[in-house]
Amino acid sequence: MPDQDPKSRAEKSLAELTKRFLRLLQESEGGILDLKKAVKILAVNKQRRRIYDITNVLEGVGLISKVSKRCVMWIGSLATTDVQQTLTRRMTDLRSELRDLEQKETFLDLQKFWIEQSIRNTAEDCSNLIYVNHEDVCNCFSGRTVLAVRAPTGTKLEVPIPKVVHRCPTKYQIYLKSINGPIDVLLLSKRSVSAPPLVLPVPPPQDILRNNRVDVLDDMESDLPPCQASVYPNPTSRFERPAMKDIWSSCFIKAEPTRTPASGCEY
Amino acid sequence: MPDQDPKSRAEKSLAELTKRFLRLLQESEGGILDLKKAVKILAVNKQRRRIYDITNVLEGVGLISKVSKRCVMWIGSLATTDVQQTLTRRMTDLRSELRDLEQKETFLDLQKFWIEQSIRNTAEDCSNLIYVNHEDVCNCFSGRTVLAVRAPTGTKLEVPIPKVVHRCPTKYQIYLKSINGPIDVLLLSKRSVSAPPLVLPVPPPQDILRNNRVDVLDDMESDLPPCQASVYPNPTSRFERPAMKDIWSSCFIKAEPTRTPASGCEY
DNA sequence: TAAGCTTTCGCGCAATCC
DNA sequence: GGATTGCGCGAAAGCTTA
Repeated sequence: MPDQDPKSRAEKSLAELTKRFLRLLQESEGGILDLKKAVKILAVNKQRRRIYDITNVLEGVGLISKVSKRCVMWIGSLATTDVQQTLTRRMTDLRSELRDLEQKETFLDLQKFWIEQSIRNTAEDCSNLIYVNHEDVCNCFSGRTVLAVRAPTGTKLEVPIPKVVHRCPTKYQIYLKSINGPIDVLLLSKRSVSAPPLVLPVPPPQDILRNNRVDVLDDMESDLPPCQASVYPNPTSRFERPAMKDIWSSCFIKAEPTRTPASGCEY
Repeated sequence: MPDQDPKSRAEKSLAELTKRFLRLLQESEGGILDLKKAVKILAVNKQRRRIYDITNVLEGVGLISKVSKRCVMWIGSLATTDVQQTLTRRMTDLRSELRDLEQKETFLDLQKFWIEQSIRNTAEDCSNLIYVNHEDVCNCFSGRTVLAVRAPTGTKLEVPIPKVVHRCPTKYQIYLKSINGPIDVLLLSKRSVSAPPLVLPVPPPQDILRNNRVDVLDDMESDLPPCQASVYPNPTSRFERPAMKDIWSSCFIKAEPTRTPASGCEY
C-alpha cells in the first residue's frame, strides 16, 4: 500500500530534519532552543522521537549542549554556516578589540591626567622660573641662523624674489623699513648657544663686523648686506643666562641657506 | 527478563556512540571511513542501525559527506575533536584574559609611578612644610587621650598590673622615674584639637588642675594620680598651629579607658 | 517514598533503495 | 539481496505530588 504522504522518503530524512532543526537553533534567542517548541514547529507528526536522535548526535560531536531539561544550546562557535561562522568570529574579534581599545583609552586618559597634573604642579611651583631664553629659541631652530626683530607697528618687511644667477646659489635678502621708530635686530647664533646673544649697534661698526661676521654668519651667504641693527643693551651680566623676555619678546625670523625658490623667509 | 548487559543506559547512548564514531573518523586515513568497518569496530551488537542515525545527522550539519556507498568523509575543516575544540576555546579565552591582565598590570604600574612621582614632587616642593603637629598626632589616636613624654636616657617607665577591684572598672597607672634630668609630659587633648596643647608645670598647681582636669581628662579614669609635668613654654602664638617638632619630638603614650587586662599602655 | 506523569531514547521491525 | 533508513514501541530516567 503506497504512502498517503506524497513526500518522498528523502524529504522526511533525518538529515533533512537535522538541517531544519539547525536552522531553528541558529535563529533562536541566544542559541538556546526549547525542544517542545522544536517538536511543535518541526515535526507536526510523531517525529518527536527523531529530535532526540538529532540532539544526541549533535551533543556527541559537541555542537550543542543540554542547558536544562528540554533545552539545548548551540555551542559550536565553529560550524554554523560557513558565512555565519566567519561573521560570528569576526564579531567576536571586533568585540575583543573594542574592549582592548577602550581599556587603552582609559589608560591614556589617566596618563594624560597625571601628566597634566604634573605640569600643573611644576608650573605652579616654578612659576618664577618659566620663561624662554635665547638658548631655548636657538634649540627650536637647530642648525639655523636666527634673527630676532623688534620694530614699531607699521614696519614693512620685504623679501624680494632673489635674482637667479647661473651657477651661483640663490641669495636671499631681507629689507625692513620703519618710519615710526628704530628697528631692533638681534642675531642669535647657534654657535654661541651657551653664550649671551651678540648685539650690534646700527649701523654696525666696521671693525666689529669684520671680527665677528665670519664667526656668526658663516652659515649664511657670505655677501649678504651688513646687518642693520640698533644697539640694544644686554640687561644681564655675561655669566647669567638672560631670559628672552628680559631682552625682548618679539617675532623671530629664521634665516637659512635654503634653496626654496620664492619666500626664503618664514615668520 | 533482565538485561544481561550490566551497562547502564547512558553507556549505550547515541551520544556516546557518536563520540566513538567521531574518534574513529578522526583517526581514519584521509578522514574517510568505511561504515562496514565502523560497524565491526564500534557496534559489536546489532548497533548497525545507530550508525545510520549518526551519519544522517552529521551529514545534516554538514560535518561529513557521503563519498560513496558505504563510505563517509569528514568535512568539518573546523570542528576537530570535541575535546580539542573545547581546549582550543579554553586556551583562546585564557590567552585573552592574560592579555587583559597584563594590560591592567601595566596600567597600574604606570599609575603607581605617577603617584609616586607626584608624591616625590610634592615632598620636594613642600619640604619646609612637612612636619607633624599636635593635631595630626591627636587624629592618629582619635577618641583617645594622648600623653607625650620626653625624658632623658635611663628614665624608667612602669605600668604596674592594676589591682582588680570587684565591681569597679580597672584603673591603670603610669610611673615615670628619671635620675638624669627632668621629665616632660605633654597632654594632647582630643577636645581641643584645634587649640594649642595644654602645658602644665610640675607639680601642677592645684587650681589649674581643678579647672582643667575634668575638661581634658574625663575620658580617663577620674582618679588617676595628678599629671606630673614640667613647665614647657609654648613657642608659638595662640593662633598658629604649632608643629610638633617645634615643641618636641619624643615618644607618645596612649592612655585609654580600655579593659585590656595586662598592659594598658602601648608605646 | 511510592504512585503517576513527562521526557528521553534504546531498539529493531519493516519499508525502501540500489 | 544487502544497504539504508523511517518509524514508533515501550522501558528507563526524571520530576511532581500526595
